[in-house]
Amino acid sequence: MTQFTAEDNKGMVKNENMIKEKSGTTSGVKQARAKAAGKNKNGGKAKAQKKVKDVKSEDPDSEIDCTMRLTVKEEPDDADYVEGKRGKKRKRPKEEEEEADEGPSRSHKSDKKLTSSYMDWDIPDAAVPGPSLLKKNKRAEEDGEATSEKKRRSVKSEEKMKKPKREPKRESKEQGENDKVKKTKEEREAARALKLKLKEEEEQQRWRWWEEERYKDGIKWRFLEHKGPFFPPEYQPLPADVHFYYNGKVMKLSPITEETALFFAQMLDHEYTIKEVFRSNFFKDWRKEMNVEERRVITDLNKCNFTELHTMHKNKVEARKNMTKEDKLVNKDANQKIVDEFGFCLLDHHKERIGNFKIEPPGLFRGRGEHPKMGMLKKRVQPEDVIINCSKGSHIPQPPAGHRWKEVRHDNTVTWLASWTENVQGSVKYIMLNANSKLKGEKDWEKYEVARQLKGRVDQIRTQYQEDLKSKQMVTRQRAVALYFIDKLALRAGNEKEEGEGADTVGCCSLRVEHITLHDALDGHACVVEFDFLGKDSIRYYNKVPVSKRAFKNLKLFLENKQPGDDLFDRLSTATLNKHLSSLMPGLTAKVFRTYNASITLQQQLKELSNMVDSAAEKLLSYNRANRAVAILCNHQRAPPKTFEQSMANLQSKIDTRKEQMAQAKLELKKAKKEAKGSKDPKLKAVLEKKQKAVMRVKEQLLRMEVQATDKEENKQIALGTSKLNYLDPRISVAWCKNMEVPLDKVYNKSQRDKFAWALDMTEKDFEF
DNA sequence: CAGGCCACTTAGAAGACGGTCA
DNA sequence: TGACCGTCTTCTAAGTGGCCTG
Repeated sequence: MTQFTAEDNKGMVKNENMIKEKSGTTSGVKQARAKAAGKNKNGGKAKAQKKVKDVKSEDPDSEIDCTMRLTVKEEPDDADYVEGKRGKKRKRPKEEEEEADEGPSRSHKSDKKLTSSYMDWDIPDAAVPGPSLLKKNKRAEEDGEATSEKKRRSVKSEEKMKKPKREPKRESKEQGENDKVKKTKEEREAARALKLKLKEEEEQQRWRWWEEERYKDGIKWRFLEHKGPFFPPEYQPLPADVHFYYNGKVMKLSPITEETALFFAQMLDHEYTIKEVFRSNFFKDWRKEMNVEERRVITDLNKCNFTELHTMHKNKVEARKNMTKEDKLVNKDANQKIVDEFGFCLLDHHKERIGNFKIEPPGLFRGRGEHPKMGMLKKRVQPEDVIINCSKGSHIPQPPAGHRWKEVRHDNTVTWLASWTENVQGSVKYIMLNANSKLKGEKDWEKYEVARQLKGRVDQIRTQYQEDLKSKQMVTRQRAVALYFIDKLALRAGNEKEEGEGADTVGCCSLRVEHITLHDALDGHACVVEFDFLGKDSIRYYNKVPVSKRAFKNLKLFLENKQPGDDLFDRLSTATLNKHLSSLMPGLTAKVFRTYNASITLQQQLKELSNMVDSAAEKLLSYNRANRAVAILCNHQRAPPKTFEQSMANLQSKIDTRKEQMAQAKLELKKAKKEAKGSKDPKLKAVLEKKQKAVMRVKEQLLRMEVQATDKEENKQIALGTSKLNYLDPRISVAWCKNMEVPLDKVYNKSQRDKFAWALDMTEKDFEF
């Protein structure tokens, strides 16, 4: 009952009224609304959202694969304690203890040795993963007689671990250099073969964690070792010829004041810096960094002249862009070294990539939307702020020279390797593993399994909340309507937010009276609810939805005697809603509906839109359209690319050229036909064939381009990535690719394939979500 | 049971990369 | 050969939801 069809969605996109705009374009409306409302508890805040230029770290991380050394040592006393939540120690339960100790003691140090230039991984026995892998590995070591394919692979990968691993990226880079010198056919062939081989090797090295037993009792790992986070470089004071001016006069600033000034100067091109909130937040925080003298002198931001700092920054950016190839290579290598050293950890016997191993550099805070804290100084994080989490028996990461960590703990009920508290919002930041890791993958898989469970129960749940719309209890009716919205419209739960802490955004449970308008009749529909609010990231949600009479009546009731700033669901919170949901099905929360509806929509749309007889391009268009239907449902928007109009025009002109070519080719074909007719000259026949082929080729090209143009146009303001990465069960896509005979890499790029390795491996043609 | 803390997922923008075409 | 442009990767903000505490 609640699914959007492709027609619905296309309609939504096409119908101007229904287009969900970026908040920035609607600030006027929202302001007017808030003003008219008079009593908005957030006081008529402007809601414009501007795009932000970031002062970001320049280090490009690339995908790497470095070698490592495994040295299996004597059994250490790794985990006598599991440090519980909030860092409080708790004695590990008996059974865990037993499990941890279950690993067989191994002593063949030498044959486990891998080499690494940057990391010497020592894996004590406690590092040995769960029982199932243990058994598998042990068997592989002992008898090597594994028979099944899976066992074979397991043994093979064990063998592979012993060899130093090559670095695919480097390899191909070198290859690339050679190619430039002289690229013969054989060389290219060799390169391709090498690539294939590497791919195969990589596949064999992959940790097939999905074939292993899971840990119980919230245990996330048995062994964790890493090098700690990577800290951004220290501040380099300005060169002598770059000056800051106050009130027209040169002023030499102390290092920290200067650094903070530079943060501001770097952003001068940005609209942010003319916003009053941003400026005043910045100035307030900047003054806190100043020494007494500076604070005495610098009292007005408007008298500050950052021009030279700004210019210096721009020059630097330009210079970086114009670096020579050699310099770029040197840079790249340096970055690669950092990734090699800090970018990986060892988790239960396996090398895993870390997602964000770099400490966030200092800068000015940029919230999204009308964030009250924009412009505040995000301070430099010191090692003394950082908590390290790793195994007791591991090499504890060394803090930078002259520093110490805030704390080193050994909590294997969490997945983070390091954390610190950020000063602007006071929230904790974590260093965690990459999406392709076991820890993330297992959770992801679990998420989709819960959503699939919902599939079996959703009819019953829907029936119930329809019933609940009639309940005598206000709480129940509110819960039912909220659930109806969450299910039908894929709204987020809408946790309560602290006022003034962030931009004024809402989700379902936190909707306010001002966010909906009821229409008894609109556009030929009865009982239409018009939604207009800012959701996560201050993205506007605008939609007009016909709802059931009963829901409509309830909404009217909820609005009675309320003012615009009041909560629509005043008796409801996400906690009570989720409590109710988990009583209906274990693991069920509001968010599961989003996952479920997204995935089921994809599956239905794919069924509906794709045909086996279509061309590859058409199949892909269908896939993208199905993906798009989901993105629209979930309101995943993006700013239209800056180059959109231009590239669209380019594509159109290409299409026009092809059309001309097509006409020409057809003409020539006609001529060739004429000439070949009645003649037995094989030459003429060959010409005819050639012309026929030419027409076919141009026709195909034209079709491909036209399809591409359609896809592009439809995708102008819609972001497909978020749903693909977070909401769509990858097994649906894998099965579709298999059924449609579409290569998987048309749908998932390399890192997506890595992330979804579990799904790629286990999905058969007949998979049903 | 509210409120805060904590851990983890979800999100769009910006920046880096790399293939293509004139 | 280098500009252009689309794609991929990185970055980090902003959500969700569980658990603990008082």
